Amino acid sequence: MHDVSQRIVDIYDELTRSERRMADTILQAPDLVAELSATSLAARAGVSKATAARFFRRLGYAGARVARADARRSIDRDGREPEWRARFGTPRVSQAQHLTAEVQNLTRTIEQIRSDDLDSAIRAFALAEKIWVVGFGENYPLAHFARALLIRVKPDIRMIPIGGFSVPEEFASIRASDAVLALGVGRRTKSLRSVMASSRKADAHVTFITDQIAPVSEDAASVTLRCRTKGAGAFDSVVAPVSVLTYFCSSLALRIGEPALARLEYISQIHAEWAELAGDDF
Amino acid sequence: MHDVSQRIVDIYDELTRSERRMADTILQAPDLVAELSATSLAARAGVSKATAARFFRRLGYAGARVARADARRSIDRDGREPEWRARFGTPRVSQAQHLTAEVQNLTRTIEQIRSDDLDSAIRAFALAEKIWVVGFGENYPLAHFARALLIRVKPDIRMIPIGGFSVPEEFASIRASDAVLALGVGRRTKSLRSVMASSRKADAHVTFITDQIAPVSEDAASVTLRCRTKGAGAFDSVVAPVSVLTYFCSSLALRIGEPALARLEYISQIHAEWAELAGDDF
DNA sequence: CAAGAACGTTTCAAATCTGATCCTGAAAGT
DNA sequence: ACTTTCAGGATCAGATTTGAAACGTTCTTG
Repeated sequence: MHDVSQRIVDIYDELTRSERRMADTILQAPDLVAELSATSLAARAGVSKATAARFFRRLGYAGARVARADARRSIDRDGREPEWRARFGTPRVSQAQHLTAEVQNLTRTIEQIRSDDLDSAIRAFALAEKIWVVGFGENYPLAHFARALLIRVKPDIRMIPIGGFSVPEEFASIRASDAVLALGVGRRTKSLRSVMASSRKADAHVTFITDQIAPVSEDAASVTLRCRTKGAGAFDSVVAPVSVLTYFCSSLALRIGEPALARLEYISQIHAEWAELAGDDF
Repeated sequence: MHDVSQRIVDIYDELTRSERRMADTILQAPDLVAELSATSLAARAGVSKATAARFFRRLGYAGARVARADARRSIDRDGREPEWRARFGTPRVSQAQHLTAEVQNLTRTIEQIRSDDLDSAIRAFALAEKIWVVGFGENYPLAHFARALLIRVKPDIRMIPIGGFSVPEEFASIRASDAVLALGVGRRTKSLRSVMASSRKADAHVTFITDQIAPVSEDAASVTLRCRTKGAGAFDSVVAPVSVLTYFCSSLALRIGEPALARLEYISQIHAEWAELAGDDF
């Protein structure tokens, strides 16, 4: 069966308020389930231990002990369970099912984002001298997308990694006046962690976009935006991350105001001029 | 004060389960608040009328009537569409507005896609020898994303354009047994049209993903999938295209079946092996 | 205007949720 | 062996939630 975080996400909609408090604190740091007692988890979530006990039974475990044992096992084989394996059992996903899942992802994600988190991130990005967009592996397309939006609003957006250049050399020029957009949806790599750590060490602002399952290393990021990515089909969905990025960049543009507007118009004008020429692939 | 959706988002965490059911159904179609009665909204959400009444009072309205009146006013105000220039006047697009817009995009898009269109595209892609993913300019991130999904399912996925290579030379090897995924959301370039034309001339299957505004060049593509991309903020939304791509690739994976599964597991295995080494940026 | 329908509101009892308290058992210390 | 301690489980009473039904109100229709 699934691991603890997965079980929580599965039945999240059905949880009561106190149970949701439990669920949230656990999703923030799933590893704690293995370390802490159910009692202290309850304290952490601000609910009674009775609720905690019930909660674990609600997740389908025989009791809190069993849950903890399972959590430990999940951590041991940290190599993640291939969930898509199970999804191949189902014959087909209907368009309706897909739509429902996506809407849920969006709704849950955006509802749960704290606007003051977003505000502080936007402030940092608006003032930043340079912006670094970081996305390894499967996050690379997301990074590309984010950069495409940001470059319309601010002039100096750099991508990591980029075209075979060595990361540390590129990254050496990061300053405290910079802001970093770190993308860690799905498989998170050591390089991402390294870049984020270096960024913090350089006192740069770090906004981290990730999924609900990711453990939160307290001060790894200045702001963490969690997205729900449960897909109905064979793959997880990045719709929520994409949407959050869009909203973020859009808000950033509005926040910056006139300079961003001027920039957008300038770009539009260049497009118009070039359109008269033969090649227009840009 | 805020509009209905905004109020819901504001207190979402505090809602009880039934109230959340109400909240979810409303957030998925906020316009209905103005049209439908509180009673039918309750029915739609699967809760009692009493709950619906309480819910609106919970949102800060004097009663359901008042809420409905407010919803009507919100829609009237929303009627005139702000151009992206005008959007800079507004203080900020609320999370609720953004969410509403995104959900609308998704719903409209996916509902409207004909499943036999999709099926024929999937069939072509399943049988294709090589697959070409084409995305110029702002569609490049989308192309990257599509390729990332497809490469998990089939072995020979090629991207156009790629890293400074000349397009015609690369594209010369297209065959009738190939399939092309053409991405034309937003600004469409001449190069895209050229590539699509060449593809058709080579008798390859062409699936074209674009937005609603695109002109319908009848036989430019074998299958055309239209996405709604109207954004609430400064930028258009690619959530719908991303979602369609995800659904398409997911269905493709399920359609291919065992070989795709084997491939996915092989990839997962390689990931696991490499994870033990230092650098894991792939 | 009267009758009726649809709707929203209120009431109330049942269902559910939740925390305080108590109980059991295991582990560690004496 | 006895005590202590701590975690989990069970119980129960109080609080909250919830739907059914009764009750007004508004609107339509004849």
